[in-house]
Amino acid sequence: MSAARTLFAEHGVAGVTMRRLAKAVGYTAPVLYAHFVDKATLLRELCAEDATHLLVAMQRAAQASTPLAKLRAIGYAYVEFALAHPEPFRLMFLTPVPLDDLHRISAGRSADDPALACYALLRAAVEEAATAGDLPQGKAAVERTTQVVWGAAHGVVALQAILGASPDVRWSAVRPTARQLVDATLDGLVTRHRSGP
Amino acid sequence: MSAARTLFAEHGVAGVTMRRLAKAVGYTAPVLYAHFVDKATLLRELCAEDATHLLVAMQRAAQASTPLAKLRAIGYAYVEFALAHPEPFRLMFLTPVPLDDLHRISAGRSADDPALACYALLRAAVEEAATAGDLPQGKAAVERTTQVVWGAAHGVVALQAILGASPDVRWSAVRPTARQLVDATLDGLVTRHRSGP
DNA sequence: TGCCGCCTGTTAACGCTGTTAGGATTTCTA
DNA sequence: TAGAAATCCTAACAGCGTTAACAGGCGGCA
Repeated sequence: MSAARTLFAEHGVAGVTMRRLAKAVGYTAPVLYAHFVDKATLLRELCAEDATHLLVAMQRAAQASTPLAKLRAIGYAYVEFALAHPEPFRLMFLTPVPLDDLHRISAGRSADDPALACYALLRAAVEEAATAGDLPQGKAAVERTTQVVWGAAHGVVALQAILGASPDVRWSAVRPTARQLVDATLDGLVTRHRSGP
Repeated sequence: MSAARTLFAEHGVAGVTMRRLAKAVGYTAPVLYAHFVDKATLLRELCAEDATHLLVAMQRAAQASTPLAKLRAIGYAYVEFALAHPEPFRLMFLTPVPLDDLHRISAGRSADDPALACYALLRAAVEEAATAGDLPQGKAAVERTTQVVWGAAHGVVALQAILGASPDVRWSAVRPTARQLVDATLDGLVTRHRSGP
């Protein structure tokens, strides 16, 4: 699996075939199917590992003092993860999953799945900020605000991951741009809530 | 090409093979290669057409009165495009382009390429808001703010397009959530600029 | 010691993909 | 009407993910 990770990081997911991966570890392709039922499941196991990394980074970020600082730190952690591990990031958040697999995945997921834990952690931080009076309260509002914040952390790094290599756009430095989106969104959410209807 | 568009919209890009597409138009696969050098170029031509649609929507949005209203309307137009044409949206903004193709694409692009025009239109709107005193001025700042706004419009719809079918997240309604991200970001950018250092 | 069965890894194959070469058939032109 | 050109199809190639069938070395057991 570590070989798979390095190969994927180097050549991209599409550029790594089962035969190539097998040769890289000194075997032939069919032996891989004794360990992983699928190429898709292999990818998903890698995703789960990487999701754990993202989770610990977000947990560390969640130790900030104030609720808003927590949210900002979590958003920054998401950005850092995307920049530090671009290929896992693509796998997790940029690759469409076939519909048939989705329910199988969801069925085989336990409650402490790292990907779900990431979302739960972010939502908890939003909820904390809501009860502190910084963001709108209520179950639906918290859920929506969670997705807005997630989208804010996601937007710039996702664009860069897909189109960042295009020479037709004068790309700014990614990290400050992505952080600016997080900052501006949080600011906007808070001020709109405080001065809102 | 219209057959290709409907097929892609129905079965997704990966689910449409050249043979299937050929059969759908009453021919066999090799005939397609007389009209399109590649499957990738066929996709790119479709992308260009769809980019034109996005461009006219953004141009219509840019007729709003105030600079900030323009920006918000453009962001909304981007969101609407993503919701109304999910498969073209995936093709344009969610599918990684192999590095080798990028320079060939960039070389074959004229200055009035619709995709570039979309970016230019957004940047012009940002610049207008900057000269109006709503956003930071300067070439680099305008470029960065453009990408922040783009990321704000992109974030939520991109997440939804990739993970929206997952039953593990209690997804809120997409349109209001995406719009909220646009609104909050613009608000945050403006207030941070006005009360900034 | 000799044999049996399992485990491991291989080779060969299937059906699929994008893509290309070559031939047949039809249509246009002189 | 004869040749040229355009059009389309069949067949094939190389590669993909994946599976089936087979070879070889290892253990346990009489």
